[in-house]
Amino acid sequence: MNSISTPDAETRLDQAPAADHPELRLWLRLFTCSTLVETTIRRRLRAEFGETLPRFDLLAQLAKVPGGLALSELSKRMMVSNGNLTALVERLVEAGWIERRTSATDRRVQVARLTTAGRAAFRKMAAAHERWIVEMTGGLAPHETEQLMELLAKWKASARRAFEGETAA
Amino acid sequence: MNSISTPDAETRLDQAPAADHPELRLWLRLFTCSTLVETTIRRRLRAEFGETLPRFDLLAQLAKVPGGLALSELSKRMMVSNGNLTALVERLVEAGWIERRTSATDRRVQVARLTTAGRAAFRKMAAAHERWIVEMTGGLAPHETEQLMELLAKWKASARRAFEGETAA
DNA sequence: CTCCAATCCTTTAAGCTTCAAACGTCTCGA
DNA sequence: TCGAGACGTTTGAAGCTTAAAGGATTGGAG
Repeated sequence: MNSISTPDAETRLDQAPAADHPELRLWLRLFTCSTLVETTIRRRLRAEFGETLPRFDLLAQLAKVPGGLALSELSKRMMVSNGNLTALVERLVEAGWIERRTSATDRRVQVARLTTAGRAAFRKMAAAHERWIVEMTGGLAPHETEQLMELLAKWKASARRAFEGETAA
Repeated sequence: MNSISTPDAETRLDQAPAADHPELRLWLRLFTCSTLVETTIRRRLRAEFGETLPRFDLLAQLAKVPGGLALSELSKRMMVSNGNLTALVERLVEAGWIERRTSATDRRVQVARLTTAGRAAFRKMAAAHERWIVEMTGGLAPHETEQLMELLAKWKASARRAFEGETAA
């Protein structure tokens, strides 16, 4: 099999002299959570549906917008680069799950939209996906979830400032 | 340039009917934070040091263990697959930043260790890296950081259960 | 001692990802 | 109206990532 085994990114710091900033430890912990959840979802998507996470993510975006989305809009929402989408969309078109058309009003724009088959396939995966997420968040009480939402909102704002300062420059 | 621009994964749900579980929203928010921080670090590492995040991560692991680490141990700590390491290590050896030797006691085992040059290079990057992290966590008060650490610890435990249930099966 | 399962690593194929450069299209002001 | 710049997408090169299969080595059960 040779997949990832018993990972623990925080081992890095937990065993370090602990001279590190609390912020660094916090980031490491967030990163561990994110990787753990993401890897699990990735594996289950593959095992149960033969799908990859990027493909699922793309379908999820389109599922919310019946009329479809321009590729650039899609790349913003998915937080991936434009160049990335070209091949991803290509493969999903081949699979028959989305269709791609040139916009009628702007010939630069490519609009991607779910097909009926794609919508059906997505619905099944989405239900499983939601169960998995709930399962992995099971250890948290509702008020803790609430608290986390707020704290992460602050962090997000702070991180976004740094992020955007980049693109602006 | 064509890089990621003004991303927002949560756009997905913020504009959705909000019929989704709170857990799903929480996961999306965590994922957004993680991506924002990670992408920023990745870009700055590239811009200021011509480095990639996986390479930095590998150096960081080795920097904590003077004697070096077996590749399998390294892959556990970095939470990546074994096959991944082979090429990564290869490139870092070429760069002269690490060295790889066969273990004296077990000829299956390859031990990777920082060179002097590697250690020096890493130190410079690590200092910058820590500054960046502190910058991006700047919006949080110390007691909020503390709170986040605890809540994320719970989540982590819960996610790890799901994750390990997988590998065990 | 002999074999066989477990362990460590590498290889391969397929796919994802980025950045940077190039191409076609559009918009707006001179 | 025509040209400059902005915009949307694609292409290309390099690297990362996984899962799966294969080779080498080890250590333990008979």
